[in-house]
Amino acid sequence: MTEAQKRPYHHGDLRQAILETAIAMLNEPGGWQFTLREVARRAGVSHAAPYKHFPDKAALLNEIALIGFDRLHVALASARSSAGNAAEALAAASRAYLVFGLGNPALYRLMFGAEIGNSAAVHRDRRAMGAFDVVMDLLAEGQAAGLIEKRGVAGQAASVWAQMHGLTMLKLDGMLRPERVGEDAVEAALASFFEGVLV
Amino acid sequence: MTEAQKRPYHHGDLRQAILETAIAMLNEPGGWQFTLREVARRAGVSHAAPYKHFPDKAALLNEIALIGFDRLHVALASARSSAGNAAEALAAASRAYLVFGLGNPALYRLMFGAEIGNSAAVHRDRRAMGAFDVVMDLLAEGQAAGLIEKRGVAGQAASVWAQMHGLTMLKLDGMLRPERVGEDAVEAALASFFEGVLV
DNA sequence: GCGATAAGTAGACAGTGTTAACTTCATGTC
DNA sequence: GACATGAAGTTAACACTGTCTACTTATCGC
Repeated sequence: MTEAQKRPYHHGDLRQAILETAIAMLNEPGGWQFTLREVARRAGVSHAAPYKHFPDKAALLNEIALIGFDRLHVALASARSSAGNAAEALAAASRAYLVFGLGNPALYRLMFGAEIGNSAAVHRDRRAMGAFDVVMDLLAEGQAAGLIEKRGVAGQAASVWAQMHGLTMLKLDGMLRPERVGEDAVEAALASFFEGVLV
Repeated sequence: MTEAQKRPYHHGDLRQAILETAIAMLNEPGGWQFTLREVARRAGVSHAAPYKHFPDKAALLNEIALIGFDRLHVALASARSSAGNAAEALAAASRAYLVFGLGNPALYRLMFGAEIGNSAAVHRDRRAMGAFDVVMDLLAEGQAAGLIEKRGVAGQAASVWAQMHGLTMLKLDGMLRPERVGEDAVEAALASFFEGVLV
């Protein structure tokens, strides 16, 4: 008598179970290329049941990506609120960004994977911009306080975000090879970058 | 009498035809998620013929990614050779990088897509590092000539690469939204970044 | 209890990657 | 020219996947 046989006909919260199962499966080889059938199997339902909650696999992946953006935003907002001045907060938020990305490789890749699901819709969603807004705010604050080089905030914010995103992706992809850029490439790059940003 | 019927039994250069067909198909919706069967169909051979030249789809994608890195390297080396001093060359190479990435979205994504093919092997390949080597050289030159801020070359190179890569990916993914970062976010970010790098 | 509807099941279908047996052909040797 | 060999390509089969539809189960409101 397996668990599946003991479950009542209705799961009770299948949508949530599918999300959690899929998020967990992201960390297995193949990442987001898990099959919907395996998600259903593990959630203890028939292979077509997920279609009751998500119109297709892309929709499931989109929702997971947005959950990822929510979490990234929370991580940055949290780092910000426990830091000192704007420059310190920016540094803390940057580290939080890297910690999040490097600590959740598969989720991070899904969030930024352009050919995954309907990424255009994801990237238009307000939830995808929360983390970036934190960066924008900190830069504006830091400039006003004379702690950060005075440059166009928009361009500077894009540059900061590009730096975080680029470092995360290059590190995750194994392209920052120790024999070329040393053992602590991310830290060294961050230090180098902020030498050009902080006053 | 179709072209397929007029072709001799042996294609003559099927491996190349498959590569070219697949690279062309990269630019269609779905990018690298094209089917091997469609590649074969367009190349005018049976669906299983590609297996004579590539053990599986991943191997084909890997080879295409490496071709992409070759091209990126050529673009940077070319920009470098027609620029002036090291600082100018770095700026030119950076623009060449962005032009390449933004001009070949699907190829660029394949090059850096960690869950595509056997990306670990691709990223260990010497061919994946040619462009980065150009950046390293230019930074060392620029620092020696007093044109670029003196910082650890390894960290600085990682930072430059992260900036280029991050900007390319964020732009390609539609995340540098004009209403947030202006119409010329890439240019503005690049200017901001280099203000912190050039003397 | 009944009707409506949401949630889940079972089966079908088309398409895909891959494999193996078979076929075609080119090349080298005698 | 005949023959053997091996590479290149074909055909058919298989397992798997995403998706759809008809059917079943169960819940809720009247």
